[in-house]
Amino acid sequence: MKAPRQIVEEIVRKAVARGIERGAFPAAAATVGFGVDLPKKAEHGDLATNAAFPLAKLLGQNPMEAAEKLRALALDEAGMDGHIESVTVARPGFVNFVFSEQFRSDGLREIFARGSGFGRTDEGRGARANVEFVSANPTGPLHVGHGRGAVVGDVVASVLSACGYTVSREYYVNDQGAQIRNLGASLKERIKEAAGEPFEIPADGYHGEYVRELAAELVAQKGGAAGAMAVEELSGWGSARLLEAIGRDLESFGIKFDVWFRESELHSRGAIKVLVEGLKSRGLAFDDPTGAVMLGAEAGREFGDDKDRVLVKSNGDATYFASDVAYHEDKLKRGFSRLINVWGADHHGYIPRVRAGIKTTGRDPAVLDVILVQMVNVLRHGKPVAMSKRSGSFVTLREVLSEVGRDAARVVFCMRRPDAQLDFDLEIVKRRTLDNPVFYMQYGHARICSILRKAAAMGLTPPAYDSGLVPKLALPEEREIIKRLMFYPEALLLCARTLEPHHLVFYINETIGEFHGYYTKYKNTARVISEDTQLTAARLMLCGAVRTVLANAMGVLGVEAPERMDSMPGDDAGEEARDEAKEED
RNA sequence: GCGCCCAUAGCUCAGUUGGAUAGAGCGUUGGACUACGAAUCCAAAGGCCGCAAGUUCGAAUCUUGCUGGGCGCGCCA
Repeated sequence: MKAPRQIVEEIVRKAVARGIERGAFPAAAATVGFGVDLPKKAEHGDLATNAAFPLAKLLGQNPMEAAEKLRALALDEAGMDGHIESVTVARPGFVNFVFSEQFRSDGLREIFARGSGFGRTDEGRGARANVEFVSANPTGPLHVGHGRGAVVGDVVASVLSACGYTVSREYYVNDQGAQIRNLGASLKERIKEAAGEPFEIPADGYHGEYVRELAAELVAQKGGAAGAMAVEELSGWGSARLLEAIGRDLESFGIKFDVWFRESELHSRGAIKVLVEGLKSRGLAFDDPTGAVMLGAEAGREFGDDKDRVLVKSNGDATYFASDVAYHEDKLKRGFSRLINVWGADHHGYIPRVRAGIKTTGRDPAVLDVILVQMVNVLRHGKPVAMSKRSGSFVTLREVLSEVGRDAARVVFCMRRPDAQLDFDLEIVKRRTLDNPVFYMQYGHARICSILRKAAAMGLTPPAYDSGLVPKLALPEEREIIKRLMFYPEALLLCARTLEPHHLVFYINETIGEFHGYYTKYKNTARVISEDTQLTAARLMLCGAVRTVLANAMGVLGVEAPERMDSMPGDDAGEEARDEAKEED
């Protein structure tokens, strides 16, 4: 079945074409742009088009006249389609469409027929998309900011997958370079400390407590031999340990990468050398008097970057920029036609450079989309939680996960536009309000499951599609809910097109909200399970459909859709005391 | 100084390609459980969509300027 909006779009387009044929509209009407929108008010129908406004302009008539012509033509087309019940005109010139029972029937049939596959589309036509996210340096544990990027990347990947892309989740590991050396040097000092020797963490080193713990672990393992290890060796050992920890954190967050791509691989393969030499031979890069190799400013000019950029430092090390260009080239060589990177918003100035870099390798920079994720403010009772009381102290992802749980954290991290700052109040997220939509949606799903359980216990047949039952779903709320379910695929497509997962969270909340309202309104007058077996079967069918869509959508978010919720969070008295204690620092 | 992002209800935020009387949650006030889950629902109050021009049948949405916030402009990542 076609998407609801598509149904109306096609009817309008055909109506316009027919109108041209019959001389009602000028030929230019064929190319007129129009919208199909969800009206805000129920009396304006299910979907509306503004097509009469541009048509009126072409005709030199007022919009109401053009709308009337369009209505008559659209009515004929709608009659052939069968999914539209009525077409009306409303001032100042909107043409409003109301869906038919057949629309609802076909929709429900599709939900039951496709089950967990309902909502998937083939917009991507199997195109290969690479979603690179997190990619934090293995020099420390993940913090909340990484957590947000992790969820946004993971959900975008799931959304694209549901929209027909072949998706690969990738983590780029900067396992080489100055930062890794700094880690090794810091570790070296902590080992001295553990041995009771004088020590000094380098100024640009890592001061966090975790380095001390790593040192202790190494000393416990190797004893005195730890002190003899070279910085390079310590760098390798430490970053490997930290990368394992990062992997564990992500896994407990429900995130699994297909590829862990190591920067060192690019070096050992000689890819960076080849890249730099190639750029030099084509005159795009040049040797600087100081011994560095620069990418000429011309390369970046069309992207808004007008400075020479360093590829190889005068000490001979390649910059991250050089390896990033080689890395993106590598991704494209592996056959991806879309590259999606999730970055912290503070890296936005880097985008023109990377686009320029892609261009210099002879590829189309338009294949790259960057999702900029803004920072997360961690709060408790509205007050900021200290993020850097002393150097190296921050709220780790692991801490947040253990406090609020995986599902809540996932929803909070992707419930806002990625480029908007996010306040993450640990207390609010433990509450059960719409500020914490995970409980709202999970409760809704569990509630529906509870109804279905009760029906099953009474020996009723489980929800199933039956076209003969559709007319029984005659309440306005029931029709509205079915219509809304039919918009689920479009909600996914919107997320895919904008690379913004938050639309899905809103879709879920609005859908379950509508069900909650329906449930409560009729709980004493028109319950799902009643004496009327036909009506009961029809309403169970509706519940089953809502449940399927909710479960599918929550699956894309990576959030559990529980069949029951037995425990009541937030009621535990010990919690208050612990919060008070934490506030002291 | 140059560039990017942001500004919508008391608070946190939605608002699709420009559409009809700008929405939701929280908070406030007042209501709804003898029945399938009240972790829910209903209602009220609450708005110069930062300011000012422009574009047009129509602007929260597009253009320009201004104000106020965040970020970037390293041989850092």
